[in-house]
Amino acid sequence: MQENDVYRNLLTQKGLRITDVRVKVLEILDDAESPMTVEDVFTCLRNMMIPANLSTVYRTMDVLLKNGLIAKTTLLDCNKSMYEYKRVEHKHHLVCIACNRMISLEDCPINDEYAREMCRRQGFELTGHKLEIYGLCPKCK
Amino acid sequence: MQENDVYRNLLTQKGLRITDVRVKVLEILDDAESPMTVEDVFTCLRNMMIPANLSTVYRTMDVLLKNGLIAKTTLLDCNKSMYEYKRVEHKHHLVCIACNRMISLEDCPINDEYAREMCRRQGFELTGHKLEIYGLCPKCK
DNA sequence: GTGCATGCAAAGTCTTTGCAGGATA
DNA sequence: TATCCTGCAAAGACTTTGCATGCAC
Repeated sequence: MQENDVYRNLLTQKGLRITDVRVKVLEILDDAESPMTVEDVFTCLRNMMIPANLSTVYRTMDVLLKNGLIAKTTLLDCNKSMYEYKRVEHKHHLVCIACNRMISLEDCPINDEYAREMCRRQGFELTGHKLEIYGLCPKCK
Repeated sequence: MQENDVYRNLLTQKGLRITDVRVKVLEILDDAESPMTVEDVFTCLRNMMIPANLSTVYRTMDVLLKNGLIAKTTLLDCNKSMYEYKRVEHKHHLVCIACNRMISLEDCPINDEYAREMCRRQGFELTGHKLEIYGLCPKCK
């Protein structure tokens, strides 16, 4: 149960109660290679014998998101929200325009100076950024 | 009617029929300073005395999008689709995380080499990219 | 005149909410 | 025990679709 403790601690640190659903959702998203939809997580929970209600999953995502434990993304050709475990401040993806497969990118080519300059010009206070690179994945080429 | 001719020509070039709604939607999006929701465009049409049905506006967006005349975006904290006139191949935005105000950016800090390299590693064929910079706008600071 | 575009209404999908019962601290 | 979490069902928001009518070419 060593890994579970990580998620339990995260929840405790944020002043959130520890429940099976929350711990498992964090675990699922942490293990995922790319962002997941609420439906994906819901199905995953079922398979792990933790049959949570769909609305509970939505509420869980909301709580984890508001507490900064996960991140939210939306794809161009898909109106669903996607969530992923928050490892770093921001995250970038490679997205297949045909099948919507997403691959997370580790690198970040955006230097803060550029973002800061854009914000300065418009009087914005910089908080973050998101980059998506689109293409056709090997299967869809 | 000189400007309208631009939109009429665009439609004709794509083999699409010219209708009041299509021409006006292109004009509205072209005049807009930032991406608009379907609802925004719908209201705008009403004000211009071209009372189209909401579903017609959705269908119009779809046709214009599929023919590459407009571009689609989705914001992080808003599940609505946003559309804008397609002036260039890709588009970047400054987004206020509080009020969702969007400002289009002209510059592009992403060099194709970076995007191409990321694609090469994963076997993707590059088609484009999207960058959003998040912050707090002057009114929301 | 033919084929595509539109209006209208209905349905579909994703997400949110109210309330009562149950679990956590 | 008090508070927060969950399940269930209903509603809400955004979007899509079927069909008959109307318009562009």
